[in-house]
Amino acid sequence: MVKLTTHDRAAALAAGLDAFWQWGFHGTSMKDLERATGMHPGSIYAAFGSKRGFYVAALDRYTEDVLADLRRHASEAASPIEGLAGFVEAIALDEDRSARSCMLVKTLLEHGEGDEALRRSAESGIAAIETEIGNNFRRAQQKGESSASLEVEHAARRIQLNIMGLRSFACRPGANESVAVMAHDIASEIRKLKQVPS
Amino acid sequence: MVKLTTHDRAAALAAGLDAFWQWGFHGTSMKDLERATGMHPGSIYAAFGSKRGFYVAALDRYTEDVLADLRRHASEAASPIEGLAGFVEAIALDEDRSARSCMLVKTLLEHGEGDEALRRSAESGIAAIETEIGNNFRRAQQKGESSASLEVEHAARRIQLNIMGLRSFACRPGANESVAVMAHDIASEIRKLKQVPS
DNA sequence: GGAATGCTTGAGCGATTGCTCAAGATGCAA
DNA sequence: TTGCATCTTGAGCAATCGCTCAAGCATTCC
Repeated sequence: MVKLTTHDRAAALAAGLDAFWQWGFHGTSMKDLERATGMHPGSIYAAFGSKRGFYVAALDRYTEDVLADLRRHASEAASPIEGLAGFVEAIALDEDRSARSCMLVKTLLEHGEGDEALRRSAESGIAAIETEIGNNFRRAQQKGESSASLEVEHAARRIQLNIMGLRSFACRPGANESVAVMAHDIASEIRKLKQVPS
Repeated sequence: MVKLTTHDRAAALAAGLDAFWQWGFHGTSMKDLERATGMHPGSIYAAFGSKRGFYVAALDRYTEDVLADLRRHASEAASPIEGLAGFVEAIALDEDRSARSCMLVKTLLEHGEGDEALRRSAESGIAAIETEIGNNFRRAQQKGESSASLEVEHAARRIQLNIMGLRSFACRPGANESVAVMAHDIASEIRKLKQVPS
């Protein structure tokens, strides 16, 4: 395994992720990846082992990006629940990535049956994000923002499902206006979890 | 274009849909389709024009199946709203198709950028389903089951987003138990649209 | 039976796929 | 400068891709 400088490897992963995101795993050829990264086939194989290895590395990077984004919203918002609501609302604003689904869902759907390893890789990313969403609810409970009786795992899964739906919905040609409405809907449903039942 | 008997064509479409559903458009080769349909390459091309033509025909068939399923639930249920709720709950019970996403979303995500024609084909299917969901709400309004002030298009879109999320969620390896919970959640949210605000 | 018609068949086309590896370029120590 | 080790390069491999079409076949009419 060639030791690329950190910068080179990160740049290659970003370019590769971009390509896979646009065209999917099967739809992206090695030629496409060479063009996207500016690397030669030998270098790609030295760095990532195989096309699939490249995909998995790019997918892991995507998961880390999402987690970082989630944590950033949590730390900048007025409260944990507001952090989650803001995270969802931001999806509709993200110009670059509108018409771009969640890479993890995309992976899951493209390899619906068959490539078990890739599916598990996607599943572990989804689970990590679900845990991070759950952490926000736990923090909300500690601060008294949410009821102690809130079922954290259940709520986190429900939010995750909404985000999956929203990001898929955003891929619909010409759905821009309604994506913003849907994002706002989901955000206000999240904010309803603020109230503490008596 | 060869005129297959109605039965042959329907059987070929069902087999092709099954293959595309499992492996996606790029992941399914003509060899796979020959094996799945029992047809020879020449016959497939005579009947459907091209691999993409076959895919589009299979996708149309999928849309019709979903619409028929939706109408069946509507006609068998006690009320329009109950019909929608039952439709959603049935997704979690569908053994054969658990771990199978919505084909329309799958198409949209696989061809995120690039194949404009295929995306529009998926979009028109999604729009048709959205309209059919809206029809249920309109019928609910006529019967006094839902408030006349209910924003039908908005509600239909929201349900559609939930279904997209649910079906994607169902692809997660080993998510069977929580899919049922999520489906029940969504169904009870639909039932909340029964109450008429004073 | 013979001729005409149209369906079925599958070998195989040129292009492209993921991937390899010998040869050249480069960096460093002596 | 020389010798060695490492990194980079891209032509090209075997396999597979989507697709074609001439030849074989069955059926139908005279």
